[in-house]
Amino acid sequence: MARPKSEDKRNAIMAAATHVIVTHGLGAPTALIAQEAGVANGSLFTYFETKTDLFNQLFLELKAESASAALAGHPAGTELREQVFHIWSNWMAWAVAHPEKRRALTQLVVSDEITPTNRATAHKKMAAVGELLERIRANGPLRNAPKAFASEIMISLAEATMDFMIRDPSNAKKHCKVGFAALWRVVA
Amino acid sequence: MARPKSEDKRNAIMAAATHVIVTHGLGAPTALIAQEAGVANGSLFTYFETKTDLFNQLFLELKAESASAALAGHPAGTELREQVFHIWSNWMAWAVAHPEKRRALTQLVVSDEITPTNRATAHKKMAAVGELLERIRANGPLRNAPKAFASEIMISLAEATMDFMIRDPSNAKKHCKVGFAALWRVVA
Amino acid sequence: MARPKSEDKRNAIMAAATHVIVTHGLGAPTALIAQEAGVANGSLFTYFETKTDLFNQLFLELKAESASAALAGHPAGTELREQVFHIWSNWMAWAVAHPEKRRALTQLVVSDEITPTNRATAHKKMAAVGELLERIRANGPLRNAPKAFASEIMISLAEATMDFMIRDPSNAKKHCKVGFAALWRVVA
Amino acid sequence: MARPKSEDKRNAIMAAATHVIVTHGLGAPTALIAQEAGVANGSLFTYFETKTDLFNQLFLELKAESASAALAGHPAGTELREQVFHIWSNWMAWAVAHPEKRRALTQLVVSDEITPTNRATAHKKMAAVGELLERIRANGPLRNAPKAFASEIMISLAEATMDFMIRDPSNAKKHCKVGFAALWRVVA
DNA sequence: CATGAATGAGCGTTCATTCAT
DNA sequence: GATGAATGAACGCTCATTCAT
Repeated sequence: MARPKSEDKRNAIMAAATHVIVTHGLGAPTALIAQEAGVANGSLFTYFETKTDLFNQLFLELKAESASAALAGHPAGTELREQVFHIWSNWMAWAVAHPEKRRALTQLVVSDEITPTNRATAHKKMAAVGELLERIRANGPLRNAPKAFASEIMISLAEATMDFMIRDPSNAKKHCKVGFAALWRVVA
Repeated sequence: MARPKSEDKRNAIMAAATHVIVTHGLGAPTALIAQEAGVANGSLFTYFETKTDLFNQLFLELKAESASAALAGHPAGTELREQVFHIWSNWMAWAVAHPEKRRALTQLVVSDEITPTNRATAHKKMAAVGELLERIRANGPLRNAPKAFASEIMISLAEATMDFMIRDPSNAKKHCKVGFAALWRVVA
Repeated sequence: MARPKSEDKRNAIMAAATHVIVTHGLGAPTALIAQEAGVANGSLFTYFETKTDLFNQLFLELKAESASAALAGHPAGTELREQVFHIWSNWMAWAVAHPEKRRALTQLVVSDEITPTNRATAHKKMAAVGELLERIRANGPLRNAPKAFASEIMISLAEATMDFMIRDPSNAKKHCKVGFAALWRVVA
Repeated sequence: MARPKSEDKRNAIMAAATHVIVTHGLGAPTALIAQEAGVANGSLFTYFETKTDLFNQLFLELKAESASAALAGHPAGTELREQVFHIWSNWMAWAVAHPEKRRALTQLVVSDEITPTNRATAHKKMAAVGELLERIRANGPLRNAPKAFASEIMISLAEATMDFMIRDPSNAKKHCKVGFAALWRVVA
């Protein structure tokens, strides 16, 4: 069970869960997820111990995916502002390219089924961003605010920006820049 | 009219729902809400046609309450920045004073049971704030951004600020100011 | 309680019950019956102890009414065949004139809520018919059949005849005669 | 196909429903039917989508069974009267042998849960009898009556006869003959 | 391991009846 | 007596999870 036969099937379930969460909410029956994944009802439970477990793993995976997308091709060593903008752009691009994943993630984040441990784990994937941001915060107008403030604000602004990019894709690039400028004004 | 529907009882159910949503999520049994409200199982349904109806009314009521708290004692005619800060402070104060209401509201906002109509109705309660903010946005760095951007950002920043105020109440006032300053840097 | 204030109200409930049984079946809520009768929910229970009681009384009343209609203007002393035909015609006329009452009665008859005692009581209202029929049976082809056979058959044929009269009212009179002729062939 | 749906279980539920309908009426809880069938509460719904569905299928099955019993060993080609008597006897025999099925059927027939489509389907199973009877009616005293009259009367008389046969089994054969003679007098 | 039937606790809602007004 | 809110047992049905095949 540590290594179930088919990684494909696991992925299919994850993908189906993503879609079903978006279309039916977190209360959707596991049977529907299984169906959408093309596996039997009970098979879902050979890959995930419980529904909660599935949701937690999905949460982790989506968080990891978005983090890795955000950090891809990171131009270490360049100016801070450029580094952060690079991350920001990547992140926005991922959200626009995978709107379902983003929406599922939004639901999962507010769910009370996701364990604190997993929230923390997910948080760590973004550690690099956090450190970067922290260096900026410490020298900017938020220097007296709590450490986590800057990153929480970044997430908030990012969510708002994503919404507008997805809602109005033809101006996505523009919104992306405007959002980033706003962020920079807040933290730097 | 024998034994009129009791406003008290309705309020008790609303309050119980608020608390139960926070402790058990939106999936909590109506029976639990009724119990917590001190009424019989079935009585809940003399006050609210369905569970969804209860949630929609609660959403509306909490939104209205928070809006009215935010707008209380509004210093019309003073400088814009002061006006907005007044609202911001009121809003933060309400959130800190009623953390359960705020958390329930957070859950309700993301629920797919709240009708678009009710979302719109709730939105209108905040119209005054929206107009104020719009006047600021139109002359600030977001002047080319979509109209709704400023208010969405305000909400995001507010949520982040509230979190920190509730988490660290002894510095609540400071966080409130820092959050507002951040907002002002973004929009003005 | 032996003599409730308003005979009118009692009648209204009876009438409403008749209508509601036809439109919603025996499972219809008492609240609906009360509403249709223009009385309050709980008032129904000052006139009838229970729903079952209401149904039993309605059963009795409808049976009595149909019996009294059937026996109205009975030409005692005339030829047997004429006497029976008179009853038969009256009965058919009542059914055609009060299709709702008849349909409600049909439902009540098969209900397991009607007590055997009340069934017997209702039966007695038709005693005169029974005796008449018995005199005919004893001398006809059913002379060796059980006593109740003739009357049960009469009821069966009557039901079938009524159906056709109501379904095809323009030929009601014809069907009435055909049905009676059939009855006469069976028993006499 | 792991553990295929068991025909046995389906039959057990059908049989239990038959029994429970007789003892508790159509309003009987599905839980009771399941219990009596020796299956879990929820299993009933893997075999039948809804309670109404169960009742419709039971109706169809009982009708089919009684029709097939009535038509078994049909002596086609012999005299009409003999053919009809054969059917009549078979039908009575089935009713006497399966009194519960017959009583359940009586309840189902009057239920407003049985769909018109299913009523029609059931009707077709008896089509052969209908045609036979029609040939008789067209040349007998009912020749001017509506087509359906003869079969409706046959059903009525059959019901009455069955009642007497079941109530007084020692004379069942005699009652059967008397009933048939009555039918024949009516239609032929 | 895959399958899907089996399980039964649990849920939202209804409704006959009671009772405060 | 009339009213209609209050009550809570009951019901049909769902669904996460288990387990026979």
